Amino acid sequence: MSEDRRVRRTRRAAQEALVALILEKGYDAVTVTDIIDRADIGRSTFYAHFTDKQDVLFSNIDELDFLRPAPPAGPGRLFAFSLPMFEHALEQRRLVRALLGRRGGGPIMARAEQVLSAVVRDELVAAGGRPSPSLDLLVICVVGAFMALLRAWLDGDITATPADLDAAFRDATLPAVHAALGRT
Amino acid sequence: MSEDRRVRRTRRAAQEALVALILEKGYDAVTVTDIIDRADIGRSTFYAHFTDKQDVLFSNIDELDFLRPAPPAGPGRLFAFSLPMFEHALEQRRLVRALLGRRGGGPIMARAEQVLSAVVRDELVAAGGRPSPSLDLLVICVVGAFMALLRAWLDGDITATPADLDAAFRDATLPAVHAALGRT
DNA sequence: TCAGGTTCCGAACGGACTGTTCATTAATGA
DNA sequence: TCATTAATGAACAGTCCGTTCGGAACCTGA
Repeated sequence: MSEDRRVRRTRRAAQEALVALILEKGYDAVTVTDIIDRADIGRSTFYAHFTDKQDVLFSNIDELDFLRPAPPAGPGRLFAFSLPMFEHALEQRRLVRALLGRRGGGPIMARAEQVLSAVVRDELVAAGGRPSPSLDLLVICVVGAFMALLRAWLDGDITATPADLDAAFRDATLPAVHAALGRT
Repeated sequence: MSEDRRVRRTRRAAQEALVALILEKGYDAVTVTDIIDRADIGRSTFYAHFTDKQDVLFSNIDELDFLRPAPPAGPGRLFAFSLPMFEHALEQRRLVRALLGRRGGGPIMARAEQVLSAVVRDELVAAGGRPSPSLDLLVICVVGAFMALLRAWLDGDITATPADLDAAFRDATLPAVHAALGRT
C-alpha cells in the first residue's frame, strides 16, 4: 500500500538537503548538483522524482502545517490565525525560516500571501464588510503588515515572542478594520 | 569632461535592454547573453562596464527618482510621502514596474523597504513616538502595508488611481498610528 | 587633420550547471 | 524465492558565465 521505502528515503533526503542548503547559502545559490551531493543520491534518481529545484521546495509544503492554522471561521474575534501561526513558526522555525525567510527566495512566501489573503477577506466579509475594491485594498494592507512582521522576525531583524508579534499585528491593523467595518 | 559618448551609449543600451527583458520574462529568467544580444554590444564590452546582471539593475537606481520623495520632514501631516510616490510610480510606470514589481526579483524592493522604514520611523519619532521595540514593530507593519499595496498595483492585481492607493494606505495605517502616539 | 589614447568588437576558452539517456546493480514486497 | 521496481554512475549535448586578446572603430585635443 504505502510507497516503496526507497522512494521515501530518496525524497526525504532531497528535501532535507535542500532545506539545509537554503539555510547555508540561500535558495538562489543552491544548485541541483549541491542537492544530490548533499543528499547522496544519483543525478538520474533526482530527476526521476523531481523536475526542478523548485519542485523539491514545493514538495515541502505538504509537511508544513504552518499554512493550516485551523481557521475557526466562527464569529470569534478577528484574525484568530495570527497567534497560532506565529507560534507554529516558532516550533518549526528551521523549516519555516528556510521556506519563508528572505533566503527562501520568495515563491513560497507568495503562496502564503495568497492563502492568507483569502482567509482575511473571508473574515472581513463574515464580519459584515461589504465586498468592494476598497475592502480589497484593506486586505492587501493587513496581509502585507502580517507578512512583513513574519519576514522580519524570521530573518532575525527582530527579537520578539509570538505574543509580541501577535499584539503588534492586532494593534496595527484592528483599529482600521473596525473603522472600515463600522462605517459600512 | 563628460564621459565618452561610447560609454554612455553602451551603458544605456544595457540598462534599457535589461528593463525591457525583465518586463518580458522576469528578472530571474534574463541572462547576460540576453542583455548583450538585445543591447547589441559585445560580451567583453559588457563585462568592462558591469560585473553582473545585478549590477545593471542597480545602475538604474540613480535615474529612479521614485525613491526620493522629497521628504518634507516638517510637522505636516504624517506619511506625506505616500501620494507623491504613487504618482511618481505612475509616471515612471515602465521602469518602476520592471525594478519593483514581482518580476523584478526583489533586490530593489528590499532596498526601497529599507529607505522607507527609515523615513517612517523618523516621522513617528518626530511626531512624538518614543523609540521602542513596539514602535519598530509598528513601522514594519506600516511599511509592509505600503509595499504590499505598491506591489499589488504594479503587478496589475489592482486597478486604482494613486489617490485611491494613498487613501487606502492612510485609512489602513493612520488609526493605529494615532492610537500608538496618543497612548505614549 | 592627424596622432595617441580609449573603447568596442568578436571569437574563443575553461568551467559550472542542467536535464537526459542507458546499461548495470541493488532493494523491495508478495 | 523471484519478478518488479528503484537507484546507480557515467556520459552527453546544451546553455550560461566570466575572462582573455588582437585588431578595428572611435573620440579628443593639439
